[in-house]
Amino acid sequence: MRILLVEDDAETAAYVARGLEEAGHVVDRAADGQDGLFLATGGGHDVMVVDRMLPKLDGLSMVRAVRAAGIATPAIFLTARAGVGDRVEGLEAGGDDYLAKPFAFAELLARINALARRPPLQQEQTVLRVADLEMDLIRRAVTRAGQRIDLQPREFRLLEYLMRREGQVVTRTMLLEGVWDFHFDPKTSVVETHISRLRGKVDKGFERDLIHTVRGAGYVIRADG
Amino acid sequence: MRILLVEDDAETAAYVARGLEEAGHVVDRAADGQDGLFLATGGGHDVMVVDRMLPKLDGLSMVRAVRAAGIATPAIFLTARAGVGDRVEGLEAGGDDYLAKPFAFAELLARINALARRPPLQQEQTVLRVADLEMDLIRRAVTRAGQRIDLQPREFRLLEYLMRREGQVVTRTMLLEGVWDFHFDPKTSVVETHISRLRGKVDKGFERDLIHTVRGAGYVIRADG
DNA sequence: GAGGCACCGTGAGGATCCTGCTCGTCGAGG
DNA sequence: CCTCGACGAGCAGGATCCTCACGGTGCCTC
Repeated sequence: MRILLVEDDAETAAYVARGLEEAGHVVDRAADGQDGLFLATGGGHDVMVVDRMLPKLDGLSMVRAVRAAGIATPAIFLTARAGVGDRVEGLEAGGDDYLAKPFAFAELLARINALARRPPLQQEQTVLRVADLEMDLIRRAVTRAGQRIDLQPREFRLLEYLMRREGQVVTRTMLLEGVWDFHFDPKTSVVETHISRLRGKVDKGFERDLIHTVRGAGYVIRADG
Repeated sequence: MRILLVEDDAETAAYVARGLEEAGHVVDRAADGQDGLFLATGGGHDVMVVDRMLPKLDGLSMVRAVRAAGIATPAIFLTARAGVGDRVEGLEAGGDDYLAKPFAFAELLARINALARRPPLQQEQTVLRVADLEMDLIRRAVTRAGQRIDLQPREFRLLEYLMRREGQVVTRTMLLEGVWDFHFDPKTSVVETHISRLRGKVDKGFERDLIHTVRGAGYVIRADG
């Protein structure tokens, strides 16, 4: 695993880097926020571990900038303080986890593994693929088995949402938030309706269905039966 | 995870409750501060989500009272206003986090998880395993010997409950509480019925049974014979 | 600005699936 | 051998989901 470590204190940095390397990871290091940002935007890291107090550009701003650049690499903050306010700030800036110094190295490792293990939101990808179904995000085109499928905007967003989470059950609530931007229950069958329409275009007439409903939970898109 | 939701607006409450349930949590609801306080002091919740504006007893006072009663359950406030002053007040009253309406449901979930972060051991466990039986909690998928097994919601919860207590005898009463939310004896064989169905899917056709009956006591899931 | 069209949300009706209950049978333990 | 608990098949009520037709809205064209 490739890890970006941004930490100004040389001693801490050496300690953490060594531990991570012993655990079999590749570690890139930066001593301030600016370098960190530069390396992070280069991409290719599975996780970044970022000190909050950094010269030139503090950790919070750095992660914000990285996110703004469209990089989704999970981030863990290291910090001296870990009050509620700090945590919230960190989460809002796009951080994924939080660790107060001093910390047990084992805990850092555990969190890194936890973050890296989670569903790789096929980010930065211009083509999503599930079985013989393809979605080209740039051309806004969808094909199944090479055959073109015309989708309405909402249908497109819905399918995209599903495909980005292949194999994962997606709840109605997640869909309402992610596809409709509803933050309340519309109490109608919007979701069902659109799933139905989507099925009509994506699954109907093909050998095996890709969109499956999980009763009481939501929907999944999945290649196998 | 067991969550206490205290919210007077029926619509919001329904929406949040549903979302949480979809995410696999058990939700207790209260419509005003008084009921909320009552339920909270009963204990047993991992997190409480509390509206600030509530009939009878506002959210702030409620959490203060809960804390005074010696209950440490983490609290998240929901609020229309979220100025700095309000935040400080909330934190001082013993709240742990703050969320301004309207909020993204995903955020609420993230914060709940962050707050409830239990002792690091069972944290982030997304795959349960007993012998060659695997349950992926995120994908809501179960496999045995690599072969997919489809489970109904209730069956899923039942199996999850058993697997989380591998090797431990689970009584009928525990199951009724933990899986069915029954706090009384239905005097029927619901449990037996579902165990039977579960066996049909999980054990039938495989070399060795995993689910064992302990006569007069309950059931265990266990790898060895 | 009128007319037409595409897209989307609504709601009803019906199909499907889940689940808890009953009941006859089985088998272990006393 | 008797009793009690456990098992599993079958059933019906109810929850959930699917589909369809309709109408509203906003955009484009003329």
